[in-house]
Amino acid sequence: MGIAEELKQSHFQTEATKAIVNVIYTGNWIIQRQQEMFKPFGVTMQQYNVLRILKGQQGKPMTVLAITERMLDRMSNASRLVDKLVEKQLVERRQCPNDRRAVDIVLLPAGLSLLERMEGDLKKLGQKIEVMGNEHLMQLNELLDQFRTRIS
Amino acid sequence: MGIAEELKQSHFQTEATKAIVNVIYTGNWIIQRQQEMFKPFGVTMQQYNVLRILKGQQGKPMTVLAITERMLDRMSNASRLVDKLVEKQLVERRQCPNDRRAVDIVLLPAGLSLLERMEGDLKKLGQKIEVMGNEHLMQLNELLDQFRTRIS
DNA sequence: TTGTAATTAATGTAATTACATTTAATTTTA
DNA sequence: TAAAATTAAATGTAATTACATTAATTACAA
Repeated sequence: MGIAEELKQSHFQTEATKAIVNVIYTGNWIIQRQQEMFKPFGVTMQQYNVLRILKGQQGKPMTVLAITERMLDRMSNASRLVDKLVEKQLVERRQCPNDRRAVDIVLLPAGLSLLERMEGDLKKLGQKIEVMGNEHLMQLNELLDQFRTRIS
Repeated sequence: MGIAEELKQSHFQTEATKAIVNVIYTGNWIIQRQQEMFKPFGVTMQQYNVLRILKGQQGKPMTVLAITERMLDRMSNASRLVDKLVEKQLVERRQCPNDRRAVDIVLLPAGLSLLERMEGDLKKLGQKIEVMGNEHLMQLNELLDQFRTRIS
């Protein structure tokens, strides 16, 4: 279904405004699919993202600031996300040796194992989109990058 | 800047996962630009959207449910958004004549005039993207529609 | 050195969101 | 018709987000 029918809107003034609305709507849309998927695992999407970022470091600790720079949504306070993950014993806070202002966060084995358990479901989601074909996906990525570049 | 550099990530497993991340990131990204733009006018993006939906009805009232169906983010409780807009005297609640459960919402002249004052800034945002070219924008819209269709 | 600025993370808070429940009215159906 | 089911909107609440501020440490400049 096209974005116009989805929003029961007859038309858009320009293709550009349609694109803006479409990007926002599709973003919200996929976020909600992901949230649903994450729910049974007891983590929110933001919390999952912090875990995934930490996994990307292959066991090396990261400061809260470094995590923030890699987050999809930078407004959502890495410090408090880490709180939640510490509560769930998925990560650990450590004193950063070379800078006492900073705090190192490390992924615990429980966190890694949770990520692995989630991987299956996430792969399924990815596979559904792969049907679009690699060429189309590359085009989409290219156009989204352009979209941001034009505005900033 | 491509999505990988933006997130300081060296690579993505597949083009599909990259696309998922890119859609979410670009959605958040444009939302933040819009929020900034809306701030001087004293309304949030969600509140603005309700106003815009009402304007689309050309003066005709709409029930809260009808508004919800057209919202970009359906989770954000049209009832409370309307509360805020009533407080700001931009819209009015009315008893719906044919169904006393429903509540009609009408755009007040103050609401319409606010929309008109915002239009200039929004047009500027649209124009920046128009530089991409209509063909590319149509492609982007087409690909985003496909993206949603594949998953649902 | 010493005072000032900048950086890092945490915290306070008001507003918003997510989700469940409630209330009132309408529709269905037995 | 009367009872049950459904629908529309509002409300309660816990969690999250947005935004500002604070506290501690480090960097820098006079």
